[in-house]
Amino acid sequence: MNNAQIAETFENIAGLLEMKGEKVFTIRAYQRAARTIERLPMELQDMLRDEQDLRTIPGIGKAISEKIAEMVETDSLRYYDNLKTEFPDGILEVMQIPGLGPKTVRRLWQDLGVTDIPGLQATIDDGSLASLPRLGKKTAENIARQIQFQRSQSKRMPIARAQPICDRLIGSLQEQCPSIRRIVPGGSLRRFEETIGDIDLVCTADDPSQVLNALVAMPNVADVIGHGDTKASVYLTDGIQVDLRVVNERHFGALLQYFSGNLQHNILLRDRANALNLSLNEYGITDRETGVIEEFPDEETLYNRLGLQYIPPELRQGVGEVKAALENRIPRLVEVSDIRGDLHDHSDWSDGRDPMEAMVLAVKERGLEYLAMTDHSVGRGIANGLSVERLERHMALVRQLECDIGGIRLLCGTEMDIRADGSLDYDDDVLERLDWVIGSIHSGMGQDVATMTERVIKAMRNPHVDVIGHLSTRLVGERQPVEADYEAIFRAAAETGTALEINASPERLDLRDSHAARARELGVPLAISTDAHTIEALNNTRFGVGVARRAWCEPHHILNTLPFGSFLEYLRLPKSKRTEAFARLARE
DNA sequence: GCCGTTTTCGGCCCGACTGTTTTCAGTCG
Repeated sequence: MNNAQIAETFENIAGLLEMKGEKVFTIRAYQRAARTIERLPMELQDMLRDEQDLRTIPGIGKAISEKIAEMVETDSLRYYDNLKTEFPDGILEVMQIPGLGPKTVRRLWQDLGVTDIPGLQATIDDGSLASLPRLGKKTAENIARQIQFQRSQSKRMPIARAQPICDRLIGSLQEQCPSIRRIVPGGSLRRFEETIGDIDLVCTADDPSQVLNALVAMPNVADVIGHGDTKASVYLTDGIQVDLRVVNERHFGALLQYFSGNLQHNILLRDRANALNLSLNEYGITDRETGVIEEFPDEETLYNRLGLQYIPPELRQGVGEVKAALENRIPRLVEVSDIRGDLHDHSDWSDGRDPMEAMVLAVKERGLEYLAMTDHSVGRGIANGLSVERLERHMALVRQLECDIGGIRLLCGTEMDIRADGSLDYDDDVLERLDWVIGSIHSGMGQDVATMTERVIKAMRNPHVDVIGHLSTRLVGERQPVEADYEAIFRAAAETGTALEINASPERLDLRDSHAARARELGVPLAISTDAHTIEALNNTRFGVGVARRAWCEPHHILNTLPFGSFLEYLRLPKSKRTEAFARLARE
C-alpha cells in the first residue's frame, strides 16, 4: 500500500470518527498524520522494509505506526473495516459538501435516512430537511446550491493557474477601491504550494466595507458564501473560492501571518505563545496576565516577539520549522537574485517559439551571466529534435552568438532523450563535444519501478550526462509522476556526480519540494532551470526558486548560483569528483 | 492519538460568519 492510499485511509477514519463524536484531538491526530504522510519524500513501505522507526516522523506515534504496519503487511486495516460497518457507504461524500459538517450529517442520516448525495437532494426537494430543528429553508437552499457547485467545481488547481487569477483580482480591487493600503495573497499561494485550494487575500484599508462590497459585486462572482464586516468569501464563475480579509493597517503583521498558515504551523505558533503565557490571534499578541494587546505592523517583529527567527512563508509547513526557528536554525534560503544562469532553454530550432538570438538577448536583459541552449535531441521527432548534423550547426550558432552579442556566456547543450532501455539518443563522441547535457525521459513513462529506476541510473552512469531533467515527468494536476525508487536514484546521483534539475515550469515543478529536500540532504547539486520554450517563460525562475525554498535550499545547494568561472571549473572535473567539488565551490 | 527546557499525564489555537435563534451551535479556515 502506498503513501497516498494510507493517507486517504487516515483521512477517512478521521471523517468517520467525527461523525461518531469521538474526541476532537483524536480526530485531529489522524488528520495530521494523513497530511504528513501525503507529503513524505519516501514511501512508508520502503521505510518499514529498511526497519526504520516510523515514530520519528512528527505526528506518528504508537497507534498510528502500528496501523501503518498492518496496512503495508496485509493491504487492509481491521480497525478501519470495523469502523466502516457502523456507517453507510456514501456518507463521507455527503460530508464533503461545504456547510455540512459531522453533526448535521449524522442527524440527516439518523433522522431522515440520508446515506448519499441523491438521498440528500431528495430531503431538500420534499422539504423534510428544512423541517429539522435548527435547520430551515435558507439552509436547504444553500445545501442545494452546494450540490450543484460540487458537480461543476474543480479540485485544487495548479499554482500556474491560480497565480494569474490572483494577480488580476488584486489589480481589479485596487482599481476600484482607493481606500486600499495594502493587498497581498496569503495562504497556499504565498507558501508556493504546487496546488492551490482557494485564493486568500489579505488587505488593509481605511474603509473595509468598500473593499468587501467590491469583491462580492464583481462580475465574475458566481456566488457569495459569506459577507461580514471584516471578511467575505465568494465563488468565482470558474469554481474558484476567494477569501478576503480586511483589517486596520496596524494589525497587518498579525493578520498576514494568520492568513498565510498553514494550519499546523499556526497551531505550533500558538502553542509557542501559550508557553510564554501569551495568546496569539489575527489582531496581535495578548498578554494573558495583563490583557494588554501588542500589535505588529509586520510579521518579522511578531515572530521575534515569540522568541523565534523569522520563518519565510515557504517553510511554514508545520513540520519542524518552529523548532528550528527557536534554535536559530532557519537558513538564508536561495532567492531569485542568487540565480546566475539558466541551464535549460529551447529555441525554434526544436519546439521553442522564439529564435535563439531572441532568447539569448532576453536572458541577458534579465541580468543572467550564462545560458545553456538545450534544444531537443533527434529522438524527439515530434519536437523537431536535432539530428547530429543539425546539432553541429546549432553549436556553431551558439558560439557565433556568444561572440556577436557579448556580455553573456553561452553553453552548447542538449536536452537528450533517455530511451526506454536506458540508452541515449546521441553517441558518446557527440556528447563529449557538448558543454552541458541534460538527460530526460519523454516516453515509456508507464514502466515498472525496477525498469524505470534502472533506466535512469544507467543514464546517470554515462560520463557525459551532467544533469537529469524533470525527473518524475509529472504535470501538476494532469499527469502522475513515473513510478521509480527515487531514494535509489538520489543516491546514484550523488555517487555518479550527476546533478538533478528543479524544473521551474509551473506545470511541472519537478523535482517536487520533498524530493528536492531529500536530494539536497544527500549532497546532490540541484539546478533550477526554466525549461523555457518562449521568452515569457524565462520569468518562471521564481516558481523553481519557490520549490527550492520549500526544500530548505540555500544558495550553496544550487548549481546555477555559481559564478560562471566556478561553474566551468565544476564542468571540467570528471563526474566522479563533482559532488565533492561542488560542496567546496559553492561555499567559496 | 500525540507529546514533553513545565509534564510519561494532562494538556491540545482562535475567531468570523450564518442561520436559527432570541443566546448560540455548527462550520470553516
